[in-house]
Amino acid sequence: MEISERKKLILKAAVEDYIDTAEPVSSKGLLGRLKLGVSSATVRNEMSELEQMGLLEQPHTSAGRVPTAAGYRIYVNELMGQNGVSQEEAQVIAENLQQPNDASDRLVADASKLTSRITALPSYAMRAAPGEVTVQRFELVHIDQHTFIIVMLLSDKRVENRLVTLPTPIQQEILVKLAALFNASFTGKPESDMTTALITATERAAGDTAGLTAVIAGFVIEILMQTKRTHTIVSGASSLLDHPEFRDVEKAQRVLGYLANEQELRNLPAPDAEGVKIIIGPENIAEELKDSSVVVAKYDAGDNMQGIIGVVGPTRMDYSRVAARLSYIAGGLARALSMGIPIGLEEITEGNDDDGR
Amino acid sequence: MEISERKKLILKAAVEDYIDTAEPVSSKGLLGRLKLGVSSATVRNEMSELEQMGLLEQPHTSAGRVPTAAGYRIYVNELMGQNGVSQEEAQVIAENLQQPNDASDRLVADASKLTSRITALPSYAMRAAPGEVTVQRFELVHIDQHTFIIVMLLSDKRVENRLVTLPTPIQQEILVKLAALFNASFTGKPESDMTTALITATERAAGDTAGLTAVIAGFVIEILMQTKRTHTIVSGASSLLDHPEFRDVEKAQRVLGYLANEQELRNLPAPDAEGVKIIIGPENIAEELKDSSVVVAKYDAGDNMQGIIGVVGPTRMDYSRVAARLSYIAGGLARALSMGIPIGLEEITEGNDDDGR
DNA sequence: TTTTAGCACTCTCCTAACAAGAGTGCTAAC
DNA sequence: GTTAGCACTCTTGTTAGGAGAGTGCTAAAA
Repeated sequence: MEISERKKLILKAAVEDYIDTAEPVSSKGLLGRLKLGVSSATVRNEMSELEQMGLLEQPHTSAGRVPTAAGYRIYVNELMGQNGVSQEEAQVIAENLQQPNDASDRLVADASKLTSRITALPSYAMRAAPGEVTVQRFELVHIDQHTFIIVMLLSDKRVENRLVTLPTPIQQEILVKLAALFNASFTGKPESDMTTALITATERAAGDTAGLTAVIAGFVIEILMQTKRTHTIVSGASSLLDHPEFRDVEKAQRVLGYLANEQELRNLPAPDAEGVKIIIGPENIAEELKDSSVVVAKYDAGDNMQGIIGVVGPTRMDYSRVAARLSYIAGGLARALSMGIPIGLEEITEGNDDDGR
Repeated sequence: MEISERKKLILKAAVEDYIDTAEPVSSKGLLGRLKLGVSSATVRNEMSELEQMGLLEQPHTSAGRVPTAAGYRIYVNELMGQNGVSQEEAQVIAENLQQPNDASDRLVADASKLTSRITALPSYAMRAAPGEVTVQRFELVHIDQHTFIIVMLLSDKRVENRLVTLPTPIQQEILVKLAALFNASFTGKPESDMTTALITATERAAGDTAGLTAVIAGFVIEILMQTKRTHTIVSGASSLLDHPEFRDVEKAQRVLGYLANEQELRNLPAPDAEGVKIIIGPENIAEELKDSSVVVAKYDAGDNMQGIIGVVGPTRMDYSRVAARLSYIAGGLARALSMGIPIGLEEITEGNDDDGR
């Protein structure tokens, strides 16, 4: 069905008015926002037709009208303007994300917190399940007779470590030898390939009878397993209560309960490409989110460092604003993650790369 | 003022009834719980006196009575029984905390989650501000021409690392040299001692003109600064809404807002000794918690690894239950943190230590 | 054909009034 | 010191009525 230009204007105005006020919008109330030279009766007729088309609805007969999910969908797809990010906001985002040389997990957590703060909505972030993480490099750092550190550089550029204390004394030489052997036999192999056979073979090669090889291999496998566990972060959950649609505790509880469940969160849809995905109310598969909306962006920093960051909020949400901020933050996060450039490097790189900034 | 034995029994029964039902308790309702052979009128008289003593109060003239903060305090100090931890709960706690060789931050986070789940209350945990963290050991792991890893063993037994990528090529030999120099000049020194003078001295000793020393020193200082930032974790905030006293969104918002603020959380009192500290309603300094209670336990795993773990909930809270669980979890956490014993070590240590278990 | 003015109609929201119910406080008897 | 009995108080839920906001429809105007 075709929607006339005027209907579009009215729908747009209705959605935006509702976003601002959280109150059903009346035909008269829209007159101020619309600059059409028509009366409220005309607007009323148009709204009535928009209702028949399923884009607006009335909470009850004699109330104003409220956008339906379909109405929001058309607004999001066709009517909403591109919202930019203000100078000040860009500043805040830059300050929060451009702490270089922070551990990547912390950066993602910070980005999530920041998103929540800027959008005033609960935010979630998770690293994409890495295809298959392998070890790129091993190192064993000898500390003392009983203690050493396992350091592993993973294929997604994360560095993992464990401090190990053993009751039996360990010579530095055997650690050096073992590290070399591990680098030879385990690098590039996924956790599933680290079979007992491989471990005992390595053990034999090391001439190790005390089982040290097996112990370290155990650690390695465990660390790799842990990295598989896609870690999910939720920030600012309580900001949900600031929005009038969640004054109803039952409703808030449903959504907050959903957010507290990592398992569930992982089932949320992700944007296919670089863009931002918007899921409006009943479009959500999860029952708990049927009257909430989700806006989610993808970040991709190469080297397998990718993931999603999103917010959950009422269907009455300033989609344009939220989407713009989310996409901006996702971009900043990707940049922060991919640059390994440390503090004070400017002095060194001076004259090396000339894109300034 | 002296409280008669019977008054104590009645106060105890009243508190426990209120904890169970969340409803003001009536004189008649207590008859079932009390096995005294007296009538409701007698109980009524006693309750009236307990009210005059400020231990009970009436929401309004013709309602039952509710314990006051002072009433809870006496209950907590004198009347409440020692609550144990059930077999099954001990099992769950053990399973969740005895994943050895997990990174310590993750262990604390898991303990907080677990606490929230078991108490059905929001839980927070934080590492105590370490007196002054110093570096115990440096290592620089050469990866390729442009990349290396900084590994630092800190005085509180945490291991920190950073992956560094530089545009200028780096020889392995210079890294080895630098690591030795760093170990010589920086170990045991707090971040505040790492002055420019020290750094340039080291730089000169290394014969380093490219400023690599300064770059690494920059990282080291930043990592030490970050470790100072006592990290706070809050889990299960939304479970607050499950309790009837927080059906009032305003009230829930206040407490949740408080919990979301790391700064504030750090001002919460901590238990002096190993025990559990209970802060009841108005005893809280923070305005937002004036009608909530806090139960908090300390964990101490030696080597500067200590901190607190607590819950926040309604003043009507099963203090005995919560305190028992909290103290049990804190103990388990301390044990998990202090043992560096890895998986599968039993085979090696066999016959080495004989405390069985 | 489209727009507009006018007006009846509907529904919510607020308030007041009222009855029912729960629990106490007090008094007088045990 | 304890108890039965009863009046009193306060909450809670229900009902009724009036005000207000906004629509839907009709008939006239553009």
